[in-house]
Amino acid sequence: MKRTTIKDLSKYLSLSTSTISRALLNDENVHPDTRKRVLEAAEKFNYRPNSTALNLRYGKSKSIGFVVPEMITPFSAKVLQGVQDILYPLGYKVMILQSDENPMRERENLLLLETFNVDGIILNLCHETINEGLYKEIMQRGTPLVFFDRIPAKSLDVSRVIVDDHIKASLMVEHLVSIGCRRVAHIMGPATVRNSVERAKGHKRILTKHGIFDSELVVKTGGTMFEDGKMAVKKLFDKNIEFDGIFAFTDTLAIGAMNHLLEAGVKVPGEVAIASFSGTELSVNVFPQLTSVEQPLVSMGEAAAELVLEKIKDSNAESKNVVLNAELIYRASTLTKKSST
Amino acid sequence: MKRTTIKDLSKYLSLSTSTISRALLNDENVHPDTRKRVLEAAEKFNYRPNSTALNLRYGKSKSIGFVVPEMITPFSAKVLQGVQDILYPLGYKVMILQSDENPMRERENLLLLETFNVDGIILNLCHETINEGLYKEIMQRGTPLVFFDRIPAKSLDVSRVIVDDHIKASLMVEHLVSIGCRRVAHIMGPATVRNSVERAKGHKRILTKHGIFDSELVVKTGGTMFEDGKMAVKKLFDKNIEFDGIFAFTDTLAIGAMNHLLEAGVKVPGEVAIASFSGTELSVNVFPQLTSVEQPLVSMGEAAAELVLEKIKDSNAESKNVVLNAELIYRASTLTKKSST
DNA sequence: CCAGTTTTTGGGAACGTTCCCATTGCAGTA
DNA sequence: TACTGCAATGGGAACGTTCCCAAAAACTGG
Repeated sequence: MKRTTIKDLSKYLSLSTSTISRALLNDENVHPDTRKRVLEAAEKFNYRPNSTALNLRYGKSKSIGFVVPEMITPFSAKVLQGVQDILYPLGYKVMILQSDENPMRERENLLLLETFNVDGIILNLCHETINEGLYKEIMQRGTPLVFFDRIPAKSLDVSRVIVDDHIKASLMVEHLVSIGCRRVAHIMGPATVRNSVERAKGHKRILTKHGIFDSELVVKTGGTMFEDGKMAVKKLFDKNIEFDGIFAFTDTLAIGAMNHLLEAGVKVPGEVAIASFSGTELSVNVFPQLTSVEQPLVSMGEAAAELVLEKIKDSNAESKNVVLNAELIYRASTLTKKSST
Repeated sequence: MKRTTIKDLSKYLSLSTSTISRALLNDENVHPDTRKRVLEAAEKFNYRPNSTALNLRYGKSKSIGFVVPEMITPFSAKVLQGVQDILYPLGYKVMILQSDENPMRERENLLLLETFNVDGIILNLCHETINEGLYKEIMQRGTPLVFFDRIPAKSLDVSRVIVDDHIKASLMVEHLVSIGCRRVAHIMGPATVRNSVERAKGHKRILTKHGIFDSELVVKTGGTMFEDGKMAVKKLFDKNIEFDGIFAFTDTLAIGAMNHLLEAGVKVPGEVAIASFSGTELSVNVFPQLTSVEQPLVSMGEAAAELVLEKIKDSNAESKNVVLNAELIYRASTLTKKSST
């Protein structure tokens, strides 16, 4: 069941392929009657252009890669939605790869995308430094890279999309303090990404400001899955570290932590208030609902897509840093907390 | 920064493109020394074959489409993982499209994939009948379709991957009854997909067997998101329908329902036990953890990928129905329920 | 040393497009 | 009538491969 090609139409209509092509592309150097005949024949035989041939002709693959640490939580899915909203209407394919928070896997993914000839790559990295050399190489070979959420060091000349982690984290911790928390633990993300560090800084800064910072309150985690949140609380329990608030790197960590607290019979927010960064439906689909910094994830994807398109169009386009606004939304997990010490 | 092509190598080594190609493909009709020279040059100039050209040559796009109702919950993400595990190593690209539970959107997605020339499509449909004609057309035009989870009517000759919904649903409802539930509500999925109907049948059959079926216990929903689960419980409350157990179509519905119950101060599982179908991390990352039918989602994806590969290799390969086993896992949401009437 | 065989290499079409550069046909003008 | 100018069409290269077929080179053995 071979698909109809321009050649088929050319034979059928006794016209050259050039004319067919022109008619199909609405080139004006074609007699209206001819165009009509061509279009009718195309319709009749259900002609659709062969995108592979076009890609070869134009030297593009019309596809872009999307590399994320994981797709299990809705985070990447929401960003992806934004990316697709922009790219699909333009005829781009989007290829998704998961790195499982493993820099080696990320490396493989990037190389795979290169062999697939993608026109650009949108990337949420899983380790700030390990693959930096590779990013450079790939860009030198001509494939633009755009980062979102977790971005590489400033030294790398790439476009980035982020929210202001430090400020939003500060505001959130301030909120926890304002409702009466005096021992706000921080469940930190992987220390190998800038985000984690920024948010942790916010936490430290605010608590220090209030004279209530204690380094024991900062718990390091291996990843950002529910499990890691659970483990973090376990650690606090094991070390007998008191806490009446938790500020978590992500909603997944927060939820993992919260569930473990609830299982242990700890009241949330009565005994421990919880807040985190989010932007996904997770924050409202738990009980109690999570107070969080709502990142505009769809917009983040849209912005990243726009940036990569710019770079594809003009490989010398200058890199941009887009900082999106994120809103603090207060929900049940930080409500009805004792409002005085 | 043009990429090195075979022609470049051909010029550099004063060899014909044929010989270069042969050397690169490890064809044995090439002098070992020549091969060595070629490989070295290829290495030196970092030659990598142009996949677009290959695709054109071979008349394939080496890509397959993956169409799902949504990607917000981990369900599709897990299946996708299985799909990718099989397809990426073979050099296939996977293109993901979300239909938002909207048959029209699904239609557009399928047509888009066709224009992208995918070699095959793996599909989780969102309405059993509306697009059936389109499925047929697409297959007639030469693109194989493989369904998983939500499958079309038996009359359509396609490969399918599912679990035995009716049996597993029955077993789960039986479990709820066995722990003492007498009024087991069912939060049904969209009535337009076979799955929903099958699971609802299981629910009805078991309750009828025990003489405790009441059609009022069956709540219809518009979708399968958290919200829909919430709405379902609201409906039961509004209509003043008593219930001491819930069997939900999916974990998302169950969690939405559970959260609403908890917000209303209802004890889970003390006053209402909850169970559902799952297979994702959601079932263990809520409090209390959810008893559920754990579907082997990764395997489901792998199976679907294998099936589509079969069809790609041989367009006349006969269709297969793969039924995967799913395990019932009992967790806190159905524990410590009164064990006698 | 030559005919015959085998190994190694080269030429060029093909995949489906687009687009540059002719070529054709015809109307209008000198 | 002969020429110019323009509209409409056709020819064919190019994108980067593979692979069929032929040609050349390198071996055989008598």
